[in-house]
Amino acid sequence: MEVKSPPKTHRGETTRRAILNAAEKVIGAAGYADASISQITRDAGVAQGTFYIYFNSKEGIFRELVRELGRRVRHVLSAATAEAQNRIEAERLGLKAFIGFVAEHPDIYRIVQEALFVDTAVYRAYFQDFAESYRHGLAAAAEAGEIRDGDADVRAWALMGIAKSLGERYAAWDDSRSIDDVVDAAHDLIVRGLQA
Amino acid sequence: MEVKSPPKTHRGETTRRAILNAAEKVIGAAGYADASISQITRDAGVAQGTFYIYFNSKEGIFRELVRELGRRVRHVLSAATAEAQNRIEAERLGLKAFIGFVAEHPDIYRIVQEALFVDTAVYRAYFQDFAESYRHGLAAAAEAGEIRDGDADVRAWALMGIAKSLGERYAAWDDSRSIDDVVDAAHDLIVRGLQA
DNA sequence: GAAGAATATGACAGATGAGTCAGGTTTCAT
DNA sequence: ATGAAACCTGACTCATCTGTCATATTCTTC
Repeated sequence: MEVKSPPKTHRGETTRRAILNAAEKVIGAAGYADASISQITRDAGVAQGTFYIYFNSKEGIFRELVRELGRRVRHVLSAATAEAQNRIEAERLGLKAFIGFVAEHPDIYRIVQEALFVDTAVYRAYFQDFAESYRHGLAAAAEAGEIRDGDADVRAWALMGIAKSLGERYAAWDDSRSIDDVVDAAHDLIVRGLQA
Repeated sequence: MEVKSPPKTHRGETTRRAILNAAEKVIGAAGYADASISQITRDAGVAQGTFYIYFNSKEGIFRELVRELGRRVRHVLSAATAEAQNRIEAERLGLKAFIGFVAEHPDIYRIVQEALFVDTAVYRAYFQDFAESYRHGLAAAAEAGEIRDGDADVRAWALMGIAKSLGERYAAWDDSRSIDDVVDAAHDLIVRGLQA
């Protein structure tokens, strides 16, 4: 049974969700290694054995969690950049939305980072998905003359690196500086870096 | 005994080094969680008990390892940028040296990343050290008019983020692209981003 | 309301691996 | 050469925690 079949009833669906939410909370707080299935099931209000009705293993639920978090972050970013009039504006809105998201969910960034050690493939898929859509956006903007020509792939990874680093430093780690200030300073660098 | 006293004899020094080297190799390859003390001591050619003569715990040796790697990377970077005539050139040389280092020691970058989960304080200290000296360099360059004014702190973290991300993507993961190409593309972004 | 499917329980088997310790060997100063 | 300090050994203890399973409960359908 490589993958558990999904719950067949509403009750099952609810239980599965409760376990997944508890896992996010417990793993986010304690880290993957120190989080135990019994903590997760206790937090979810079910017995230990119930866990294995919905997930194959600790690794299995972790993978699921990372994929779900990816979906959530992508959703936030696409919502935030939807209204942008051009790439330069999209960069600002995206960066701000990303750092804001990390500030509100500092644990999520840790979970994704930890995926590098729990399941490298899932970790890579997470960032490759972002990179791919980022690359598309940059290539289209260069095509449209909004930014100057350049290597869209390297740019995408570089800009992702900026967002990750600033999110880690100014949101997850120490939020004493105003996010707007940080975004302004970084955006200045990015705009000049990309501008035609 | 918070910290083990250092070896008193040449023999002890040699054994301690052997264990530390083995730890780098084993933890780098298997990751912290899956690396066992017995693997490390086997690789070092000593008995399990010997490990605890020189280190207090698995966490203890890991901390030591991260600090040592930090020293090594700083050394490589300061050597690489020593000859730079200006900040812009230093950026290129530093970025190239960093990505080159990751390409040659892909495991090292993993070990440092994993420190976030094993000992957050050591992880932060590692990056704060870099950020601090980076910030100084940028502030001095702005002062000297080599680059335009801007927030040196945010810039330092942003540029570190670029280096980390590109090192991870183009050196640790997949080194099929020429490092020089990647550095060129990123440097273009950085130069324009910083230029007066 | 009865049968069968789905969901839930929690005690327990099994495996793992960090850290200890009592006793042996090597080094080195005198 | 000798004694004390330093170093080394590896079997063992002990705590931990994942994943299983026999049994019990709840839901759904007719």
